[in-house]
Amino acid sequence: METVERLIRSTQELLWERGYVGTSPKAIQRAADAGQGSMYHHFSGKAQLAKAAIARSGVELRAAAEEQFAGPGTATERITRYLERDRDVVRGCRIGRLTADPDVMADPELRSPVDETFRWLRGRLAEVVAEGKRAGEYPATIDPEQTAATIAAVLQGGYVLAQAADSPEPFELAVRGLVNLLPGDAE
Amino acid sequence: METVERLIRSTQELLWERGYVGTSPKAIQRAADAGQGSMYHHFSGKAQLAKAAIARSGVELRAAAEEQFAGPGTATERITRYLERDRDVVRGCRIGRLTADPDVMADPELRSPVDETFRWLRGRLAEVVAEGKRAGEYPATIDPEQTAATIAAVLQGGYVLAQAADSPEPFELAVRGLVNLLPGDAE
DNA sequence: GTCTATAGGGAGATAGAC
DNA sequence: GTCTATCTCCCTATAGAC
Repeated sequence: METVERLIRSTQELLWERGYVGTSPKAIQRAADAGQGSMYHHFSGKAQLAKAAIARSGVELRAAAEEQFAGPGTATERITRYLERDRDVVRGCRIGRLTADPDVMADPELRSPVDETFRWLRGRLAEVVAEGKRAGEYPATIDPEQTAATIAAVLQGGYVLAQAADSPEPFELAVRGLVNLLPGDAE
Repeated sequence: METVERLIRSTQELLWERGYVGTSPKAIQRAADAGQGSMYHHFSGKAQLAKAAIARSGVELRAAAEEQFAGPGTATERITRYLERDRDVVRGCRIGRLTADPDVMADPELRSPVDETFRWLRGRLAEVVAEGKRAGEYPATIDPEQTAATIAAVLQGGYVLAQAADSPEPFELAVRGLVNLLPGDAE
């Protein structure tokens, strides 16, 4: 793999594990097996490298989610598949954790891929919910944008609870609780 | 206010804003208007001070939540009051944000107050839901522990989405979406 | 209790050789 | 493209005076 690619992927991993403030250029170089000069040749510094890594993670998150949204089945079935997808729960969300990083939130260049990713996710979930309404699966009292935000929040909050407990259990409880509240639940 | 108290409160604030990794002893001293020697006289170091601050925040979070849980009304009414309570949404959750801090999660002394706080919250919410079941407000298909995890997750996830958007809107959408899904919704 | 001095180490980046 | 040397500043803590 080329150096640039190794640098970006290593930064994605470190950002996931330790966040922006907790990740040093030196640590990135070590993980990417690249020298100081090499890193600064390809990127202007930590911020630009982080921007590339965050953008990449955002693209990957969308692609992974779209796999479930675009599949067959009712709205609840597709949402449930998304929620119950295999996840490395105790590692948390690569994008969501950046929300706790003040240096990321303060820099528009770093924040916008985070913002965009969640905007897309909520929008896409709202479409699925709206399809469920049109199909008569959900009553008219269901608001797509509200419900979409609720679903995305259960995921992100489930990660938080799981990390606090150092166990996937709270995440799984939260997801099952939500699925159980959704109209048209299969069980 | 005494020095010890100022140190703890300043640490609580900084931990909330910048997390553990992003908070330096020097910043704490500045915020608390205390000298280097003063801080190290009262605390062995950053970790011990953080422990006191996190424990304090946990106690405060419980007390604030209990105000809504112990109030009058049906389960959904009390849960809704808790969810819709006035919050500094875009600042996020003081406890939840620590979940993204690897140095906090790695140290049992720092992690346990975080873990304990969320365990208490889920347990307390489960009690309220169970009361709702006994009162006939919720059907037998509702699982108290699952539903409690869902409610706590919507809050924590709502904070994440709000911080990403730099607006309380996603939080409010997520909360309204959840309330709308709960049985016995007043509206 | 609080102050100042000091210290080893890492963060983040620049410069110029190869 | 990559390497090594160098630089400034801050992190976290210790030591000992007052």
